[in-house]
Amino acid sequence: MAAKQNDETAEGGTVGKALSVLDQVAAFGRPVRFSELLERSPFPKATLYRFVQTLVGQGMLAFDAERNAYALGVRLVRLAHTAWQQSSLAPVARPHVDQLAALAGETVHLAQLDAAQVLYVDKRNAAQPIEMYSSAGKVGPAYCTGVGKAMLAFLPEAELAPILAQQSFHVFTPTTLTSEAALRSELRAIREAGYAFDREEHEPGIICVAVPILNAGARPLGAISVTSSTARTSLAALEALAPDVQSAAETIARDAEAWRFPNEIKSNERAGV
Amino acid sequence: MAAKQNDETAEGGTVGKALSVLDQVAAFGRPVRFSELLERSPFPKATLYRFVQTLVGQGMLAFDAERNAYALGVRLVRLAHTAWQQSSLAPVARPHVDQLAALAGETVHLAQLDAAQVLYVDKRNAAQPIEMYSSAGKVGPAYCTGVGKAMLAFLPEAELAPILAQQSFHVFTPTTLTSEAALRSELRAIREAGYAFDREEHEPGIICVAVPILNAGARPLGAISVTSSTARTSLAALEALAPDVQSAAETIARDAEAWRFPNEIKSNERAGV
DNA sequence: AGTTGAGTTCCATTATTTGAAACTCGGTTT
DNA sequence: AAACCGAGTTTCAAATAATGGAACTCAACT
Repeated sequence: MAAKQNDETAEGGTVGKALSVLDQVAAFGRPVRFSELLERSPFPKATLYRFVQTLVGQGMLAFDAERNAYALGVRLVRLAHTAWQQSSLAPVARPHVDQLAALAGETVHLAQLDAAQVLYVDKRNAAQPIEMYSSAGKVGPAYCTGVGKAMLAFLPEAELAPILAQQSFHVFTPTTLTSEAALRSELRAIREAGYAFDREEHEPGIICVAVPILNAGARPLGAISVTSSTARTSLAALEALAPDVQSAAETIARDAEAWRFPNEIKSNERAGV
Repeated sequence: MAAKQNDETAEGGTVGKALSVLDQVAAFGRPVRFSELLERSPFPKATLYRFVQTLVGQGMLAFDAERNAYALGVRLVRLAHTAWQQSSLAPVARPHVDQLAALAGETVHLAQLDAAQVLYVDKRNAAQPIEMYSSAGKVGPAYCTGVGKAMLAFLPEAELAPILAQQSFHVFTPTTLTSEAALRSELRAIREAGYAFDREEHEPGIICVAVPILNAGARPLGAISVTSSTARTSLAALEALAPDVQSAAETIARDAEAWRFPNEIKSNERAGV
């Protein structure tokens, strides 16, 4: 129950600074030269240099000698494989995601909340062979996506408030919600209905129904959605799928609970309230 | 061309030590208690504690309060998404992997070398909807897999030697190569033929043909393979597919080269001034 | 030969990390 | 009820690692 709040999310520690370099490299999205990194870095040359050396030595960055540029290292891919398996719903949810995709004949997304953003952890496109890693790992805004709103709607106020404060409310389309107040009233409606829509709020022409995946304590673990386009279908037609999405979400939640205990703290269960 | 060799792969730096904790958590493959970590850790309690705190603060580890256990954090999934895109062949290779899978009607693997191991970065199963993340990120031994041997065969001696020294030569099946000498002679044959077989060397009943993906300088960037089982086909039948695998590998190599330059150091007129 | 700039190393200073020990806080034992 | 226990947390002086200004290397240009 430690009420411990480590605010210094990135300060003070050498480790944090080094990791921030990783983010920087990631931000470029391509192999990057030392000097390019240096320009945008708060660190002096020698310091940045040592960080980069360390990270390369650690396999977190890869140095391409031909181009002499740095890219994210494969150790990350390896770690992420484990991370994805152990701290995401995806492995548990897969069969249900498959089933829902087949049933709906539309794209299905599985997402979780990462800080104030939506992190897509799986995706299934009924039509064509998948394209997974390309979307697993992607992040999106929470305030204007179906899955994002579905999760926010079921978050306790104490956690919701700081997250809402971090939303950009950038206007992507005419229907994007542009204020915390508007979003809050939308969340109320979602809580009531049990499912959320994306009414072309993020991308024009793209609509979806999303349902939160709630654990036994009604805490949102993630969300699942069926996405389509206005060209192919309507919100009303998607709404008809809501019960299917909900039943998928419930099954996933059940499986997720079941999954937690087998390979778990086998020793005594503390009184745990 | 810095001849710099940072041998101290994990020593001395705080960053390295902290990252080693990440690996430890990953090794458990499940959420882990502080005390479990401590038992197997070379660090004293207070030190480990601070590492874990730092990593949680950084989003590299996630703390599950209910279970009070630590798991790998989602920041890794995010970073890995970028890593996969920017430092793996997978995005470039995808269409060709698809095509080869369809043509062969068998499972296709795309792998790269990560230190002395094989890292699978993509997989396509012609028959049924894929199961990708489950394999992207997986690692395997280099000395007894088709893709591994295909890559090793085209590595310059200077790089090959240290890698061979790190192979375990663990005996998985009766056909597993069990010595560096045996492997070296196999590699010679592969270099000559241009493709490698896996003759049930890693798993009984599993066979494959693999071809390295070579860049302009004949350096192996990765390898691609068609895998099947002895129940379904034979090595001879797989060998017949070798030309197709080779042409896929060549196309991928060509695309990879082309890909490198577009979104690259566009300001190479820096000298021009 | 001379200049430039990316990349690398040096090293005295400074700040962080270290870890033994003490403490906290539920729960358990006597 | 008091004492105990052990997982988890905090403290603080000593030890260690990080810092960054400046000097250096080396190749490509002028």
